[in-house]
Amino acid sequence: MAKDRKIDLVILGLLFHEDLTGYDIKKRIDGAISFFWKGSFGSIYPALSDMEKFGLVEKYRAETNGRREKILYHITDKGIDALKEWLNVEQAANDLKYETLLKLYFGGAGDNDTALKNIRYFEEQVKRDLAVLRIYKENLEKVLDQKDHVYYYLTVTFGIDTYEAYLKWCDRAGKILGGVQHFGDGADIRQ
Amino acid sequence: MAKDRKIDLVILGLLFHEDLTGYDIKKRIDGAISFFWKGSFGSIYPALSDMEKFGLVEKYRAETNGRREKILYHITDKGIDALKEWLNVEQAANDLKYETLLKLYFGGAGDNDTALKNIRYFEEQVKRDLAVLRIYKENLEKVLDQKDHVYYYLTVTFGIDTYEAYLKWCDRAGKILGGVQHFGDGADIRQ
DNA sequence: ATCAGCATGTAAGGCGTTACATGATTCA
DNA sequence: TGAATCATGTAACGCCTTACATGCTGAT
Repeated sequence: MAKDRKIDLVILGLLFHEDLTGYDIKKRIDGAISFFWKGSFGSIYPALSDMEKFGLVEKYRAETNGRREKILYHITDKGIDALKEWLNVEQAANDLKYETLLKLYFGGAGDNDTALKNIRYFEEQVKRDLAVLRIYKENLEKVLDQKDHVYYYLTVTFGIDTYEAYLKWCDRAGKILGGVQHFGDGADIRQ
Repeated sequence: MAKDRKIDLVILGLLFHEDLTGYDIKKRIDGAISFFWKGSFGSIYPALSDMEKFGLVEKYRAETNGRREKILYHITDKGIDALKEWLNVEQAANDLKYETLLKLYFGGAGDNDTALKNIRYFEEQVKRDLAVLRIYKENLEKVLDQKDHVYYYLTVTFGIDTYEAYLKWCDRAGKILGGVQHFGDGADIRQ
């Protein structure tokens, strides 16, 4: 398996539960996973191909009842071992790139309204995403008796908790920047 | 300027305030910015070189009082325009890769203790980072009368607010997964 | 004397995205 | 009939990291 290609682990994790096509994998990634990891066809298909060569997955053609042929992938024992080995490594790269914060940090190069506008835009995005996450949460709460669903539930609540924190921050940030604009000088914004 | 190379904007943002060497830029990025953006020498030096060709920055040699020569970069008017143009684009790519959540999502492939251990490792990291952010915050509160410091302050409070949300989540997640004895001591989330 | 930090770069290579290319099926 | 979705890939290219290469300066 490629040394640092995390998409491999995403695929193995998904295949651990069921056999899937490359297209299916893309759809799964675009669901709840997309809040903390992304993947494109251009990375999925080559990864599947490489992993087959390494013996981590096996491919087979689905029964075609007159329909178009699909290529399904199945995780091998070696693939399961690789997945578990990864889970057992404590080290995890949480790599965050917030362009919104970058723009805010350098906000002094523009005017106050621009910074406010960028926060509002971020806030709208977060609200939309939060609504989706809440629907995921509601659906998962109905099926929490199944073991894996607890893990899914926890990732969704992570998203909800952090997004709610984002919204509170947006509110306060908006007031602080609004205040600066209103009162001109450095009003005391200490908490 | 390269189409999607965000390091260019980080550099322009930093140069907007003062002339810096490539080495200085790296140090700045490794400070408060590193919580939401990263950069290596291998990306900084080529970016400076390219931007000079495009006329966004100008380089000059610092006065050498017998010391080793430094190459300082200065932002041009064209560079300032590029920076402002970027600030005025609402669209911002917030690209998050949480390997911790990926491991948790696929936790069903391992055992419960592994998932708990991974959350605990994440928690320790967050606590360390949070301590650093709180120091930044305290220092910024002393100098909030300067315009730019409000922007720095807001990015730091963003980090603190979300990290505090992370810790609360870690606590609840630990309890749900059954690690009460390990997580019961309570995260430090004083406000 | 040696080690950490200052300082500037290059090279190799990996990872990933976007766009392209193709074609079947399903539904309005 | 046309659009959306299903389905599988390849190609070009860009961004970035890691490691390498080099050498000075200041402190202990």
